[in-house]
Amino acid sequence: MRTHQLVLQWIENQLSAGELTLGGRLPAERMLAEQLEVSRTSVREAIRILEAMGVVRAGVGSGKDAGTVVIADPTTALGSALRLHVATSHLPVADIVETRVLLESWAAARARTDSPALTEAAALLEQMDAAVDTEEFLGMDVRFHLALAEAAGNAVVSAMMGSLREAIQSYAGTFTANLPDWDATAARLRAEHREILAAISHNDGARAADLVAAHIEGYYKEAGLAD
Amino acid sequence: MRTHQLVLQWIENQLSAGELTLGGRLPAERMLAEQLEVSRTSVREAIRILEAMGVVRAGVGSGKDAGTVVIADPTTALGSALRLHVATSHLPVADIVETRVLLESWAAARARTDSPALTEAAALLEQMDAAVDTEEFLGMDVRFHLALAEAAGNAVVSAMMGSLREAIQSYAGTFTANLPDWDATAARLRAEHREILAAISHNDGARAADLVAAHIEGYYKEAGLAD
DNA sequence: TACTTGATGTGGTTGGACCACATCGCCTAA
DNA sequence: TTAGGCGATGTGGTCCAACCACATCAAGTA
Repeated sequence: MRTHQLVLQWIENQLSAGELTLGGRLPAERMLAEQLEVSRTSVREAIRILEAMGVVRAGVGSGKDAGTVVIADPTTALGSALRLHVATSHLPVADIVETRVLLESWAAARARTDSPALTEAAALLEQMDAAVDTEEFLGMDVRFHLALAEAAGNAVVSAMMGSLREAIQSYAGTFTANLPDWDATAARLRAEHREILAAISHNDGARAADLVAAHIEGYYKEAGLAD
Repeated sequence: MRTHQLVLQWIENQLSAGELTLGGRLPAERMLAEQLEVSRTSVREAIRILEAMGVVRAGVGSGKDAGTVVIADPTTALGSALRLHVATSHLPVADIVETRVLLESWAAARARTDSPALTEAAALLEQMDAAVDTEEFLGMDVRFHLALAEAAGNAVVSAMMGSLREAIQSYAGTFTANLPDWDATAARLRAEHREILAAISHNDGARAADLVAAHIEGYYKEAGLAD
């Protein structure tokens, strides 16, 4: 067992036991090192991993944002992992897209009408009508789809959805560049978003799922993603 | 930009550019530090993260297993991340199980009959008949379900499946302890496995998906998982 | 030829030092 | 008394130099 893993295990135990909770603070690196009788380097390596996993956030200085505090951001962890493995060509982009369709259509079929996330999605729809900048539109599109996923009420699916999106975000520019007519595409996307929301509102989960699948697959097909 | 992130970025670029490929070796830590004009500490922090992400494996000594080599193990990365967030109570176990049902039934519906993974699954079925030890049975059960997922031919889904399994592995003992009659349960699981494989062989994807969903949900329900 | 033994190179770990930063509280001057 | 400044304190961020354990390889030796 390497030293930093010992530190990792100690922290994970603290989390499991509820002695470290969301928003809580880890002991200062120097204190933790002394307490566990390891070097500060090893403590830092463990914290670096937890940071990459979206479990903690390290901040310098004093007071409010200082110290190493516990957060809960599973999305970045999964996103970074997926992105790195896409970089090694071990995870095909087509598989990412396929998985996204799978998760998102499931979420659409299962979305609860009374979910606050759904209200947020509807609000985003209005904002997207006013958006003129392509990048601004895409940013809201991301949030719209994430809100849709959240409406299903499954935290794991939401996190995975977000991470899939993040993993191929660097390709977004390439995709839009391949589109023959962005304005036309944007108009179509808006219309499809409305249809999806309408289907969910009418409790027609099956139709919502089909619409979402067609929505996503249609976009990537138009953008020329080889599959 | 923190120093270790610079190192991380450099390595990720090397991966994307194909200058570092699977099985390839990173420069030695001291060399890399000198080359990028950073301290060895920062290089090590970056490598620690990549290691946690399942992108590299570090080995001491000389020769074959020595040095830091590029691997491709997305499962452990996702698994660790999920496990940690389960520890913080931010990801409910019920959501993990639900996601597993979702992914695995999709995979069953989409499994290709000619997949080598399916052959492996069939072979595991035979071995499970001979297994007497509970732990041994469970180990093969994990591999059976992973083989099923691989038969669908989507690397992302396979990785996620494996990670979900890993994230709740520590609960496996609790689940089996809750079962009233392990032998009866094991017999049922074996029979259900056979049905699932049969459905796939007959190209009845829809039935296979239903069977898988009932198989998993039935097990956790019997084991008393609150949902 | 077979075996020992040292050289070499790898990651693993440690302690100490210094920096940048943000806050808190004392002290000074108005 | 009050307002401002300014140093003390504690945080993570970075770097350096040294040493360890380990695995291999090559030279030397019996």
